[in-house]
Amino acid sequence: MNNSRYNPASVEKYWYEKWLESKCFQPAGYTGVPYVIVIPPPNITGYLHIGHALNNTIQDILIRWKRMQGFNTLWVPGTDHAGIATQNVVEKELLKKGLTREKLGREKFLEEVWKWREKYGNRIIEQLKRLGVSCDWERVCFTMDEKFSRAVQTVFISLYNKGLIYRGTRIINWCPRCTTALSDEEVEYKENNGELYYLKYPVEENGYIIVATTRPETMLGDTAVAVNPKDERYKNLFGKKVRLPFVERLIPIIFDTQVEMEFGTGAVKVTPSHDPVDYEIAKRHNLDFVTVMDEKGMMNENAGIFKGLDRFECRKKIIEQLNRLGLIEKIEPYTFRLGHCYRCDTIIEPYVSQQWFVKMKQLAEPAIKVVVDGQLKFYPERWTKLYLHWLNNIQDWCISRQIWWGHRIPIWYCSNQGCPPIASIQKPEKCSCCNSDKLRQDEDVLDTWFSSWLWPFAVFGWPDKTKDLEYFYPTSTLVTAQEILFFWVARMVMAGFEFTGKKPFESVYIHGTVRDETGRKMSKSLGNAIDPIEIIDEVGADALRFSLISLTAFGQDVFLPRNFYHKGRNFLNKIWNSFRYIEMLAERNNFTKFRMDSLHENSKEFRLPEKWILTLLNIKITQVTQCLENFRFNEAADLLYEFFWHELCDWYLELSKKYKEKDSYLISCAIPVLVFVFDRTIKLLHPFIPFITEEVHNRIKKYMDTTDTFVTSSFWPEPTQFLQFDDSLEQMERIKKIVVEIRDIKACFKIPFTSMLEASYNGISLLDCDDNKDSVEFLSKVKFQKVPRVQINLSDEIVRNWDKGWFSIKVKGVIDKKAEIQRLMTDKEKVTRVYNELEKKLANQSFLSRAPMDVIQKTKKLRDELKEEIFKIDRNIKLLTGEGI
RNA sequence: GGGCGGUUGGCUCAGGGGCAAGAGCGCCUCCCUCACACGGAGGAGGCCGCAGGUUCAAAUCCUGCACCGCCCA
Repeated sequence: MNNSRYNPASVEKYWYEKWLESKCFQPAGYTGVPYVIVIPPPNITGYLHIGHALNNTIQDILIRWKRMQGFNTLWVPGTDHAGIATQNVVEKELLKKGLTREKLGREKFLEEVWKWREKYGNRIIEQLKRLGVSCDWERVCFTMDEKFSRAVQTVFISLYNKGLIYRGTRIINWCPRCTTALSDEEVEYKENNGELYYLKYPVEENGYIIVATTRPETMLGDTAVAVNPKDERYKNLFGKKVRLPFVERLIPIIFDTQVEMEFGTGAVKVTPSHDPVDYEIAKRHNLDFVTVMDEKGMMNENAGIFKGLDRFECRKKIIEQLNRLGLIEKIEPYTFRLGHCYRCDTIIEPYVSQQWFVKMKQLAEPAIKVVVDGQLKFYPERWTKLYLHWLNNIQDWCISRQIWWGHRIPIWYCSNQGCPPIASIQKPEKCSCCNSDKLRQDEDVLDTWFSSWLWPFAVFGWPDKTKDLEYFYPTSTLVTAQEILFFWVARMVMAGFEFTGKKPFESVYIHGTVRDETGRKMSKSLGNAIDPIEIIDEVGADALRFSLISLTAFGQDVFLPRNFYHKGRNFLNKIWNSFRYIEMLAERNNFTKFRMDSLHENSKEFRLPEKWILTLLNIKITQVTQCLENFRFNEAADLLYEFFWHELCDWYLELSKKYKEKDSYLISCAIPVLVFVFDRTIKLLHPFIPFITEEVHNRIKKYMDTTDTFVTSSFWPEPTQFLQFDDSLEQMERIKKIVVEIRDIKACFKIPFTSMLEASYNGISLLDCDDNKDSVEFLSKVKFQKVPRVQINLSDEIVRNWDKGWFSIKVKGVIDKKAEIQRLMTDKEKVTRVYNELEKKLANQSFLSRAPMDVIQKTKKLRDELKEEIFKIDRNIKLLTGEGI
């Protein structure tokens, strides 16, 4: 069996079960400093999509990182009952059986919904587990749980008693398909290529007035024609009336400053019951309200001969009829924005009805203040502006929904019309006013967001004063997408202050939206969605997580190419195989284990590579930690990727291959350092790729003196002072540089990298140190001999000036001198260009007087290096042209 | 109409005053070297959207413009 490929499936399954068994994801009582996240609860109807994957991976990175840092961490999971969406799904299911909710009745229908939720409501939770997220599953919460319902009702009653909730007749956004009211936030506006119809309305006595409209079918509900009082064109029509076609109603021509003179003809029809602007005009002018549609968007009895038609069907018919009557002036193509239901995409109908509202102004105040004062921060910061703008212009919130699935409004009406409504969680025994026991509950349920906004404290048992609430609330960080900033985030802040007196979280990280490679939002209906579960099946959750994080910059939208997950997959394979190598190396050398104190002791003997990789590790630990503190996840991931692959594996691990078996330095120093650096890096990687790091850590820990049982419950690395050797960085870079140069020469002469070549040198100090020379020789596959310069034979040797001396490689076969010279010339040209720029800069008096010292120093140093390089290239060319050294 | 984001190698994106401009994928050359071909070594490829300005110094800051995307009217 070939185990050179990492096989994630069994590993991921195994460790997730272990973690759960060991209760790794649960907080340790109520001591220590808590770090708490509440999940943005996904809909119970939902499937895990790539956006969830990103959102939850980020949360998991934070929580695992903080857990390793020693915080008492808690990540509360849960789901949202998603009133409209769930009701839609269940109704669709019922329809297959020929049933409707009306046929079933409210009670039976709700039973069906609960049955559905029992069956499918945990689907997304199970999918989240496959992502590897470390939620405390024993605290999983649902917005329709009995306890949660109590919180919702308590809140309603509290706001009602304070006068912050009221019932009123308003024009609201109505979805004729879902047959319910929606809040302003639940309407999505989209560009629509429609028509602008110019209709001729007969003016009483004589002539016409032409009005422009996008919705001719609503003319049946017109109760006025309005023009701007400043509009000279219509001055003479003051006090006149218009006879409305079809319904033959006489309606006044009114003057209102809100009418835009530039729109259409400057005259507009006023349909108070079907347009929010007209609604306002009508209230100012005391106009009649005529509703011409029913709750399903069908024309009603006020529509006369059009009764029973669908609103769009009616539009066609009306245009036909108007045409026949010669009442259409013209029809122009017209682009405008149309509201759509965010749940079912149906075009919204502005509709006058009685609804419940929350007065928001007062609630918004502390939510504004906390952000203005910098007590609650958004990352990236730019979202604060948007947040504040919305709160500063906040409108009352329509919270009643004419559906059945949800929290029923805890208001009771007495059969006796004169009695005031009673707010109560339980059904009151009798009316407090007339003592009647004939009480009936409000039919409506509450907006789903009216429960979600309580999420950060309701999950801890509020309104009860629980220990959880006291210890874990306020939470630490909220991680969410920009789409629900208003829906959810802003409202949670308001609810937090109103009901607990505290902000619900310290900071909000808003990540970007995942889009496909053409920039479209991913969605099932577009068919462009990438299914994360499919990717997990194929390459594992770690690969998905790592790829996703690496590709997602701080708060930036991400466009995913189809094969985006290869980056993570390949990286995991690299990790897996480097582990296999280390294990093999240890076994082959009968390596048992090392202790930290012996590492400390042996550090006096460390050679350059050990010093270098340890120093680099210290630097990376600091950098990665800093990135995480600033929510710079992709930078942290890329930093680790680069370090692990291109420093640790490409150089340090390669160097470990130079030792003979049982070499004493290998056993006392090189292997311990390799194991140490590998394991520390694995720890740093754990929040990003939890499964493979757990697997590999557990396999490698036998070579260390450790008490860790899991990485996930181990510690977050910190820089080790006694393993820091600052000089080693530059020295190692010099070794790498000469190695690359030799490899380059080999590649240019098409000499297989593995073939060992003879080489000589003089005057290169780093090669005078045996260990460094061994390293260079091993990595570039040449054998060096220190010789006096006389021995160079130009016909089969490539010579390079280097450092204060030179080296030469004996190549097999004939050297193509011309090509080699050409290469050097190109090189020289490039270097000279840069050199000249620097010279110019350094000749500039104002640069020297104004630039900071270190910049000048750096520039000078670089200039000198380039000068040296040019000099050497020149001499190398001369060597080839036979002009001697 | 207002606000926000984007425009950097063929593709997806990093970098947000001082880099000889980076990564992954793709491409070219060589290599199945006993950890890894989901790999190794080397390489080609970019006047950092356009025009001005600030600065000793601009991909990076400012102004204007163009195009793309999102949000709010």
